[in-house]
Amino acid sequence: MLDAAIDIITRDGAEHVSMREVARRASVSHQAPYHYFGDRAGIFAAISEEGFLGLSDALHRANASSTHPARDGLRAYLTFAMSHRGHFRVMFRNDICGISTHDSALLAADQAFNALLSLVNRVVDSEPSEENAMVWATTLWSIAHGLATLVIDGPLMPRLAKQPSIGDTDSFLESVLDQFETMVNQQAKALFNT
Amino acid sequence: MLDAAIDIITRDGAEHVSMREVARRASVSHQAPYHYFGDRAGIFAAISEEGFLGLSDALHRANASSTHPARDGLRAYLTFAMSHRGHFRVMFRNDICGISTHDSALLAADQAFNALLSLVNRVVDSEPSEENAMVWATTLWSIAHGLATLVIDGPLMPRLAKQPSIGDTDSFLESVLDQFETMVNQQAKALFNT
DNA sequence: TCAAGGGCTTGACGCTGTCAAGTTGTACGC
DNA sequence: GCGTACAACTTGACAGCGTCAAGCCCTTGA
Repeated sequence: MLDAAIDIITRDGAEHVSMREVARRASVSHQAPYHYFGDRAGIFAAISEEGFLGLSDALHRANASSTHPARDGLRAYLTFAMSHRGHFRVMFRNDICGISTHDSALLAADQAFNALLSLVNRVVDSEPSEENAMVWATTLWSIAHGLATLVIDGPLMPRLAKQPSIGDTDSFLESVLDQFETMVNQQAKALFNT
Repeated sequence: MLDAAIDIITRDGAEHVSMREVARRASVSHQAPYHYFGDRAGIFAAISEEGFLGLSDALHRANASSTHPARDGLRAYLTFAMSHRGHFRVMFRNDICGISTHDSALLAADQAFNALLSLVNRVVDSEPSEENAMVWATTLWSIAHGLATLVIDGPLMPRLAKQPSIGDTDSFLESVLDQFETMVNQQAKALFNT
């Protein structure tokens, strides 16, 4: 059932998910999904949980293995969003998944946020104050999230396609990541020197 | 009718907009909205158009009046999103508003993007190549858009509220803007020196 | 005077989420 | 071996939804 729902979201968007269509694809009655998910929001919460666990994993991997934590973290976020578009489209939509009422999804989101905080520690290469860590987390998160949402659902890709001077989308995105990495590292260094 | 729809979106989210509820609030029959908007996506397209015109205005104002184009542009974007939450929630949702099939909305989006490009020119203080301009536009756009979406619908605000060390949300967001401004200007200067 | 069309209306269709009330099958204490 | 309990569904109904179809007024222009 989850796979069916994710498939629909990936192809058509979250609005097109219906309990009955999910049931139909799983070859069960129209009420079977209620047994597992409670209601429509429950499906989205379950997908959201899966998504945050995946994102958390991706960030941890980038953080653990990399000598370029900022860049690889950003890239991991973007790659996750592009390859798990269905999950990503739901994870940050509090309005439809009502994540705040689903404890396990909330826990998964916490886990992902903690992964982000570890990344912050690597990037600034010190132990910032709690407030500074939060500013940095918001900084990195905004950058990654903004780019990802613009790429996935926003008007960025069509606009790139219309621009003849932009040949390859992937290498364009790499240039953007390049710029972000330089900016972030410069700022982190400046912080260290004060 | 538009006001009614925007009101619903602001309060409950775009999924809760129904043709019939919009009609009810406007005290007309359930088919009246079809006359003006064609279908449900038409309502969202109209809201989207309004939104992009407003955003375009806000960016132009920030660009024209400011000695800190990067910061004021970012702030204008964030402020617009927060004070026009209903519009903002729809504008970047190609899935529900089908903007690509509504010419006037598309035009408004172009206008907003052009405002962003002017801002880029101010920030880098030169005439970059078309590809560089696009990289910079994507950079600024991602930052602003990421922060705005995280603040409006994402899990950022609840997370800030839980953190006792963060007293005032507004001043926290100002710190984040501060950091972004420094990063962007540093990077722009570095570009100029090479 | 009359046709054209904008601005609606009522009516119907199939689809939706959800409540309510069964129906199976299986596991477990007695 | 039997009864209870509970999970895993099922069928049936309901109101509300988006949308197609058709009709009704009122203004405008010829």
